[in-house]
Amino acid sequence: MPRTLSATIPRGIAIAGGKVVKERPRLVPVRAANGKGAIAKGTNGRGQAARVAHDIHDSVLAAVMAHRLPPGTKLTEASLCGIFGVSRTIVRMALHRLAHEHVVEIQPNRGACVASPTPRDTREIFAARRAVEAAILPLAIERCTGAHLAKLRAHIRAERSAQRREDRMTWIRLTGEFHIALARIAGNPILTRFLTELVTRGSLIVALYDPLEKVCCENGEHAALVELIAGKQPAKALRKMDQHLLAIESGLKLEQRHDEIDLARILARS
Amino acid sequence: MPRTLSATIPRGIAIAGGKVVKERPRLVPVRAANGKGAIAKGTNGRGQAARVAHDIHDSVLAAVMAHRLPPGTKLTEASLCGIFGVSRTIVRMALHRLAHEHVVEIQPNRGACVASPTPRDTREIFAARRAVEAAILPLAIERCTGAHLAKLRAHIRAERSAQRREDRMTWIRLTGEFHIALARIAGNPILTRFLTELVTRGSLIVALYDPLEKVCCENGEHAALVELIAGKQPAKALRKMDQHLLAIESGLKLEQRHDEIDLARILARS
DNA sequence: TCCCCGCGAATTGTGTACAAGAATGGAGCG
DNA sequence: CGCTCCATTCTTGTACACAATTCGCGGGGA
Repeated sequence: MPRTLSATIPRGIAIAGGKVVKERPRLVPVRAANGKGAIAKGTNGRGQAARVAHDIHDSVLAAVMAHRLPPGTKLTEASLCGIFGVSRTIVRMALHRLAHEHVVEIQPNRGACVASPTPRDTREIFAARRAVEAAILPLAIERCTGAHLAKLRAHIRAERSAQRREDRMTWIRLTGEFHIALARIAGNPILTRFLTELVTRGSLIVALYDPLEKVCCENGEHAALVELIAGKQPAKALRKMDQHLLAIESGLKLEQRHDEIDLARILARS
Repeated sequence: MPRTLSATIPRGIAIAGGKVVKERPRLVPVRAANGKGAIAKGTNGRGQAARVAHDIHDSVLAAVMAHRLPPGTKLTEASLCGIFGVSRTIVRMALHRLAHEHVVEIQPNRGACVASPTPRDTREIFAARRAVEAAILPLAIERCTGAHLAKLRAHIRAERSAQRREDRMTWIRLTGEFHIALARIAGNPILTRFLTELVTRGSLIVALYDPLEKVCCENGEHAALVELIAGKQPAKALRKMDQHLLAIESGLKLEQRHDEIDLARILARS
């Protein structure tokens, strides 16, 4: 029940001690944290940090989409500094960017948490998503080539494989990325960006309100959608997509949050 | 032909000397810039700056929407610091936020400029906008009350008034805000945010590619739309809206940019 | 005359110091 | 035993120092 940031975020980076922070008394100067004494090896020492900011952003995003970082998790600046070996300046940039995308919430003087969408947010997010997906689908059908179809089918095979392997994190990530792949085919980067935000927030919603995480993508709905796209049937595809999204939304238990359920159980038992 | 930031941004704030910067040798410490020696008068000295960051963001946004800041204008950190009396930290936050909304472009080591949408961007922005407006309109019709209608009609009167007064800046701002007002009525903050970004960028496009700035909103199209909304006719309203947006887009001269035209004339004359 | 190089100035990038606000824990009181 | 208040500590907010990069310009060479 990770309510605070643990070692789940970085992919290849291990936290120094093993546990987490708490060892270092204050905040170790960045220069002493990595191997060499200087910031980097080359003459540059710039752009480097900016790239790390990008890394932090992407790592947190990936962790959120794979449900490795549950909603409400506190993201302390200092811990991210330690993990990624940069100063708070860079961490704050990444955090602010995530806040702008509504993936984390920053409360003044209180720091950043992974966002916890409310039921109201949920309705709004799904309404917006139906609108954006509806705009994307005809464009995607129009522009979809054989190569695109092959990729989509491969994607669905990967989804099924992850599902069979019971690799939950991969599967959840792939189901989200399927929709983003469609947006890419449609070829409008703006709509793609909008949808990416909505899908990411949708992942947070599933983490909060769908304890069983069955979602509904498992029923081969993605596969059916791809066949309608292959057959160039926009009207049917649109209906299918709307139905698919409504199915996901109606499968949620908005009346009680996942984390509150767990808390209630623990308290009832003791 | 303001290619660099002048005193056009802040509404009530005057630049110290009269001209612009260039006088102060380096960058005056913020603490010494205002009346007292401290940052503010009260015990707080916090949240204050955060609010200023919000101000900077809004001021630049308003200036862009009213065509007081044309595309390509350089926004130097130091000049904004001087105007708003905060440190670069705060200015950078505002600038990054504007960059995230694609209102300014930040090039590494080169600073921030007001964005200059390309013809390709233009097509994408209008395509996305048609999609978002199409999603908003039925919702707006459904939720529109008498009070909403009154406000919309008052808005249109304000538009006409500005047009008659030839108050170009106000008129341009109002035509954009009409669409945002519709989005607010629809009641989905996410779609409102998406549309706000698209309308703002649309304003940049008009500044670049519509030298005469006739746009097409002047033909009473907004008024016709409001009457269709009042009559609860979603299908007709949707058709009208699509036609309205296509008219704006097709009225643009994408083949030649406003600023380049001027440059060409100057060169031809000399 | 034109191009290229290099130097100085201006501007942005990043780390860090210090200050202000929130969280935590414990003492004192009811 | 619980509640409140205060002090300590942790965390975030903001300004600023210094580094690095880019820009502008003048001088030298072809």
